[in-house]
Amino acid sequence: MPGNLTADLTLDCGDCPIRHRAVCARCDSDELQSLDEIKYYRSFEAGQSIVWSGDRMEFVGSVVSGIATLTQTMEDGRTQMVGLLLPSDFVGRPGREAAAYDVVATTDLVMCCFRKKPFEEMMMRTPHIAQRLLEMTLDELDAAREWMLVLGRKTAREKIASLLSIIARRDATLKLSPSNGTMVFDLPLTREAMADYLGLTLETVSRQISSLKRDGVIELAGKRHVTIPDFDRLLEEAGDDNDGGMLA
Amino acid sequence: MPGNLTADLTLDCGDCPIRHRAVCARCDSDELQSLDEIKYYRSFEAGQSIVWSGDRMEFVGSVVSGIATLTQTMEDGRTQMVGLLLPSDFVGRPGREAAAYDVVATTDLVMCCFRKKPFEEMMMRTPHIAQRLLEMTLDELDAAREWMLVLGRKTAREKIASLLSIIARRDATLKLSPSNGTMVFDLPLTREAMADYLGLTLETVSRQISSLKRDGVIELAGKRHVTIPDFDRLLEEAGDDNDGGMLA
DNA sequence: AGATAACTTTGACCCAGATCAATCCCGAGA
DNA sequence: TCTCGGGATTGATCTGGGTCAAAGTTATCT
Repeated sequence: MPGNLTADLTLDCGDCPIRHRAVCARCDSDELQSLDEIKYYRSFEAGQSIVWSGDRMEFVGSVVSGIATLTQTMEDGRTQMVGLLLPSDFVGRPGREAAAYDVVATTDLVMCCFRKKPFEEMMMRTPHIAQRLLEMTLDELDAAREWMLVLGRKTAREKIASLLSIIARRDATLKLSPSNGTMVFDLPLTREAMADYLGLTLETVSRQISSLKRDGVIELAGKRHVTIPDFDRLLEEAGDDNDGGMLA
Repeated sequence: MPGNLTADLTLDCGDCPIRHRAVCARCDSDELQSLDEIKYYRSFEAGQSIVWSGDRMEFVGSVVSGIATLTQTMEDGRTQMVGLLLPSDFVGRPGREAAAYDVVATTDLVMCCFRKKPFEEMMMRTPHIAQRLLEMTLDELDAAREWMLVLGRKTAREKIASLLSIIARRDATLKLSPSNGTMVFDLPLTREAMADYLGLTLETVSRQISSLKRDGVIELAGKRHVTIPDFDRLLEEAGDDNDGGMLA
């Protein structure tokens, strides 16, 4: 099992191309084995819904590639994104019957799924997996609460900067970022999706991105390819001033 | 152990005046015993800080009486409340060293505390306690995400109605509500605290409360004593239209 | 009872972000 | 290459909620 910076949070899972952050590294090979037996892959196309809020959810699993979002919708159509799922993120609630949110693939997506029942049984038999899931859920709770501050108190410009810093930070964890300090990545979200995450309209998102670009905080090539010349500057714009360490 | 509607989520704990929702009812008396050995009570005055964000937190526990809040603050003083802790709510993170938020008693408060280390050890020995904590944390995560919708997409009036419905619902679970359908309770928060929870200013909170009162959605006796003549009406105003089932 | 201070309400005005409405851009397909 | 269509941008205008300011209300303390 090759070590890396998240080694203690992850588990190589058979021939799975990603390391599941869901499950802890102390798992021995028997547990690995039983994980392998209940797992399968599913692919989704960009825009495809994975589950609807209220649906029975028969699996849990990790995102292998692509991006998915968790959203809530009011009767009149107002929507709020409540989570962004990037590769290695865990999806689903052991112990819950129904999905609480709409889960949608925003890009082409591959998931590594575990059938829920057997996964739950394994969790019962393997106390430190429940403990690891508790830890992960606490992380998600922190991320959600951090996001409450963004939604409740930050300006549109700060909101955009916060979102960019999260994506940049997260992206940098996956692909190593160029060493001169600049960060480069592709925005995985449309302006509309960003607006739904930030509690804004897509027009405001567009205007603020233009403004950040004008001010040299970010550079844009095409609509999606972003360069951050100075990450600390971005954090300042986000009102975080050092950490900004949210993220699901 | 007297049964009540939350029996399967709670545990009578020695001479403790509340039932801890933290720990599951399947605990046998040995576990009860070990809980008793590591527990102690602490009182806090209204306005007193319980822990500051970043401080070492040496206990976990339940609120016995009174109200506490979790808040985050930006350098420039903007604050966002991210959690409201009512009697029987659990406080603290097994497995976490430092507090992530400021925890403040907004009324006089009594907590039943367990020293963190021994509690964590008991959690290790008792798998279904970790599972129960996971379940609770998932509930909190749902509540936080529900609140993201409130913060990101609801109008000021809807925000106030949402908060009132949460408090009313929660209060009704504790003291049984009068059977004619009206609900009566005392607001446990100042206008400013409500504003911090809702991402508003205290002036806007005051105006919207006056407006809801003018429209007969709520009745006020003094500044704090609230009567809800028609709870469904309140839920409509909150934009929830049936459920509104958030809450920490 | 009177006084002080903390909380609340209400008013007047302003502005960040929403809304409505054109374009504009760029990638996919013929 | 042209054309089509779904983002994305930009402009003009409007408005919900913020800001600043002045009373009004309790509650507590002496």
